[in-house]
Amino acid sequence: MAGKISLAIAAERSASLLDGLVGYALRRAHNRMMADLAPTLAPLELRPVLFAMLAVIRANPDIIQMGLGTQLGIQRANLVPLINELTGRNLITRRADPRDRRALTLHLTREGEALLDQAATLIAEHERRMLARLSATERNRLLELLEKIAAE
Amino acid sequence: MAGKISLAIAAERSASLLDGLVGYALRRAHNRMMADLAPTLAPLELRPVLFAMLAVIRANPDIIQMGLGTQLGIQRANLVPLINELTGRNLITRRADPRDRRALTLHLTREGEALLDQAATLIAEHERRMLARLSATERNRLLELLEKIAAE
DNA sequence: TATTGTTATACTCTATAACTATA
DNA sequence: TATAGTTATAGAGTATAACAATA
Repeated sequence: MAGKISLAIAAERSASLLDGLVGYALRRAHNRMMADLAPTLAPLELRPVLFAMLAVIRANPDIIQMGLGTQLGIQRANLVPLINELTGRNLITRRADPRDRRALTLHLTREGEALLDQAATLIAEHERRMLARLSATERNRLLELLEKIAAE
Repeated sequence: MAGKISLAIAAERSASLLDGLVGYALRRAHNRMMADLAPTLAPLELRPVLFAMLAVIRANPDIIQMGLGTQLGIQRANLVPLINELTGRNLITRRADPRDRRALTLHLTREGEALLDQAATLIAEHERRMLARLSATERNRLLELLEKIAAE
């Protein structure tokens, strides 16, 4: 039997304490998605975090840096070089907030809009690839279950 | 209505391109689990990766470093200091592999066994906490769906 | 007093290249 | 030639503290 032969040849992997853990399954699924996402966005010279920033900025006109950081779980100190990267590439602009002179509002440029649209297309294909084994129903079910975990 | 008031007060968060993405939901769920896992293991002075290593070593007697690295997705170069950490704390031992003198087999010490058992108890509680919103059926369903993504 | 953006800094994780000893 | 373990090193990502300007 082929099964027996490959079992003997393959590095045997016994069940461990990790096998029943949702946290471990989550880590492996997340790793596999991320391993495909980075190369997916590479042609646009975008990293996943930059895509996420562009998506949130477009969806939230006049959002300030603190708000962006809060939504994405990025601390304001770590956000600064990322914002600089996007402004340096003319993908977003910063404007003084007229109602709070400490704050800067963020906006996509036309180039930012165009790049985000391209990225969205690539990511849609990426999700189709990675979730090919799941039906549309399973995909929605998975989203619901993950939201239950992620919810505060 | 309370809903309307809190909607006005809360930082408004509009739906973005991220909202329908399984990859993004995966990231948030993973982050939330990890944020709880590290403090869970801290009393034992164990990080998640060290727990995973102990679990795999116990489940796979005579496993060598390369095999451990492959199973956990850790490159052999990065595994070295982790192995040193566990041996330095007398949680595992290294033995020359009689069939391949390049390789070192890994084994739990009694202290390693005992610590792994304690960690397993803490992690079981951690999973119960984080998955409180899910029924047993949902939890199993989630595991299945995640495996479909993580599978090669 | 508290908050926004900023700088500096440190620590963890991860990735690559090169070495040694064995196979 | 290829592989197991090791060393050195560089790049991300993430965390904290402190400062100036403003609230």
